Amino acid sequence: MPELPEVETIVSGLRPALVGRRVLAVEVREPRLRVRVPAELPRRLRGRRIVSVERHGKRILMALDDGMVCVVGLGMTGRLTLRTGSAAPAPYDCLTFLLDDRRRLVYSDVRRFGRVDVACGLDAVDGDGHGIDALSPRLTPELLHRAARRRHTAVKTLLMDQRLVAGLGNIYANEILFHAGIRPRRTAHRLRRAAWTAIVEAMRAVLRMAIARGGSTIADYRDGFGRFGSYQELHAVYARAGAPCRRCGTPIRSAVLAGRSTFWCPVCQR
DNA sequence: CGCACCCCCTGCCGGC
DNA sequence: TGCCGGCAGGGGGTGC
Repeated sequence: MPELPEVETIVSGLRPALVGRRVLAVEVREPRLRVRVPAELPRRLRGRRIVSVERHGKRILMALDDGMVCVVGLGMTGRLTLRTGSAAPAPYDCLTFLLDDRRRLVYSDVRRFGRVDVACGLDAVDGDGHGIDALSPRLTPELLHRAARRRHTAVKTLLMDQRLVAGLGNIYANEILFHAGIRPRRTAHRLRRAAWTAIVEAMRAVLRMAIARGGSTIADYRDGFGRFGSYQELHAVYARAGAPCRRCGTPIRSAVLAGRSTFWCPVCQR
């Protein structure tokens, strides 16, 4: 579910409420996520103060005052929300972080594809196989062009490879390629420099606009306070198969590529 | 190396 | 109305 814009919305919303707070306790009600919640996680976090809340790609990184980092990946249906008061746990609540201001940070996840982990510092998180964040200034057309030379794969598949670019999922890969005017199936290593420039420009524009709209709510997504996003109203191609292209009116086409639903305008994208 | 295909899991929607 | 197949924003594994 959540891609970079949704995770950014969650992180920027929660950051002011979390930084400086101490974790009094962690309750694990459901450890059976995609990767089982480590048994030692509660005692690793207990008593620690949260010193920063950052995002890398689709992952949420909460740094603690002893140098450890709590890493949260939301999978398809994960939510990280702040709750006030002493309401009973909801059906899909998996973990609850009790904070020193009596509020609770709750990780809930219907499908349990998410992941909550502890790592030894931000450096360890950075160097664990995830690539450059999609909104990093270090992500340049030159870098993508060079990386693509060795990759005999579709440009959309390349963009969704978290080892190269971190943060893009199926919605935004589709949307970015529409705005760049490039068909998803184009072979990555055959794209010219100008195409990569268009992709990087579209990436920044689409992600920034989506963040400004609080992300895309298709079904499950909510931000750190339970609010919807609205960027889905501006989707040009995602889930619009057969509908008229917003730019030229041609019906949007769809196909399955690398196992993911793929959408494009046959006229606007070449 | 790339990818088709399978899995993890639950909910929802459309078709019959 | 009710059941069933297909599909969903992610990610990881296998075998061809």
